Amino acid sequence: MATGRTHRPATRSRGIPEATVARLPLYLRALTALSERSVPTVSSEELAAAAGVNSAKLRKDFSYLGSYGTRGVGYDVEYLVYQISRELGLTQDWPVVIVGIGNLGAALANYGGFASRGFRVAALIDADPAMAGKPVAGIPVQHTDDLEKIIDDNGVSIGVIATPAGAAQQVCDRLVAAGVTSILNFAPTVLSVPDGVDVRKVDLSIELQILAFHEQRKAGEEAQADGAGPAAVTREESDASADQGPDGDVPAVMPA
Amino acid sequence: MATGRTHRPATRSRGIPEATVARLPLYLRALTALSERSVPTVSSEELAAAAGVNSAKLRKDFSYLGSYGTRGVGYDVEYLVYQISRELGLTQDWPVVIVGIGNLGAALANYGGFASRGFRVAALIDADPAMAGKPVAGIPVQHTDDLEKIIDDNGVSIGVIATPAGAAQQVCDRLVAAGVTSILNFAPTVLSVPDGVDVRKVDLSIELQILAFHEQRKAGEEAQADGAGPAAVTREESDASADQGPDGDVPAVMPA
DNA sequence: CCATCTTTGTGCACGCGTTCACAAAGACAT
DNA sequence: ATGTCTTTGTGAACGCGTGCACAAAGATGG
Repeated sequence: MATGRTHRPATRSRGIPEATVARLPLYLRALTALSERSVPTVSSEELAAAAGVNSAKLRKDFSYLGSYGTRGVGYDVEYLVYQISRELGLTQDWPVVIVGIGNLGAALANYGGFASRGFRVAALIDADPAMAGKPVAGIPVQHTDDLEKIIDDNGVSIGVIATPAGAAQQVCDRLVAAGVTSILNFAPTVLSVPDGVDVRKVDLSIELQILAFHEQRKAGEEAQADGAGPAAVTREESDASADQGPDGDVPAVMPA
Repeated sequence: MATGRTHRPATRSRGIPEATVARLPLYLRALTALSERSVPTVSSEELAAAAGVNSAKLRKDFSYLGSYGTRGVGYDVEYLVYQISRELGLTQDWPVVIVGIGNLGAALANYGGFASRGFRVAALIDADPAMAGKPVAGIPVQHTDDLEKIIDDNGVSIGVIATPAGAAQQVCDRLVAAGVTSILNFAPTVLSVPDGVDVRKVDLSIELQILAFHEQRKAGEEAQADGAGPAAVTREESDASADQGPDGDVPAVMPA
């Protein structure tokens, strides 16, 4: 019953690498902040620092969008904000439905970052009849029975699943059947979807486990390399996997 | 995949590639489900399907941990659960603090997936004096003033930041100064940390923007291939497909 | 107009991650 | 024991992503 030989390049976004796409929102956020401070232009070096990436990487990322910079000067902030927004499709309205209004679903509904980026919570859906009609974040919760109609009436193409793991696949199937082609999944389950549907998942448990792994490793190295000369603790960008080569010395862990 | 993960040197942590570490929790979840159904052994093909990955990749991942399989038979489920748990450091207790008890922080505090994986919410911290003492998920919220003492008293090394963006860096600095070396950041900000500190970020806004990009692209291609297209350019996007993965857990996580 | 200085855009090399394909290893039947 | 069958473990090829290093482009000043 294996899935057929689904041949696909895995990653190929018609010119723009997936890794670049994933960073565009980061640049956009930094640029928006600059825009609010009325900064007219910014160099790749400055913007890269604000976004926490390498400047060469940033320039290469922008090169996929076109040549929007001016040599010797930098990038026009407003123009870049517009170009990235357009590229990401944020210049249009994206109605979104959230399915599963528990603690998490409610938190998502209350999230303010939606509207600011063109995302609009079109509806909240829950399987609990007792929730029906009850307003969450000013939006009345609707029952799962009406899922298909809600999707259709609002022209929703992006769905957020915040249900328990057991219900996720079923909800996913209904969303897809109703026309949703992009899903953000918060349930700790691997979703099975047909080709043409994008799924991104966010899983707290997994994130913590990854941190635990590194934490354990750090603890082990520290105990082993007790006495080695710690290197100077330099201020770096975010996410420092912070480890040296195998035979390299172990970096200092932290101040006591 | 949706984990906000800033690519880094990605140096192999003593043999195990970062990409493999990120998948171990996925395997563990699938294996736990099998274990609960009292399945004794599983082949790489079956397990890979359950985890939504390629079987060759799974075998290579396991090969980094050692040779735990039996040719012609497969892997012993219980043994593998133990080995992966140990490798991830889940056999020990990880006290965690959550800073910022708003909608999201509360949702995280209520998340049931903590204890089941060795993570224990040691304390909830918020800057609002009005929150102090108020119980959330059965745990009384404490004030930010006591952050350092809380970290120290509980031996906390993993911190979760669920504050507004503006407060995140400050909270982060205090956590790190107090001894925290792993941070899960839900605030939409680039955190600056010293070497030796791991930061993983989860950002709903970014995830949605990435989905919007693909959604827009799909819509565009569809419109173009609608009619006079010489070659019916079909999209080749989407993710792996697999099925099942009941965990009974409720999702958690989101941006702020 | 020319020289100099700044910053972009990118060719190139390198390393990680993925996947294929197959030999080796073990189970199982005869 | 021997042969067959299943499944692991991995060598090798390939592609993507990253970052260096530099030439080209444009601004700026004399």
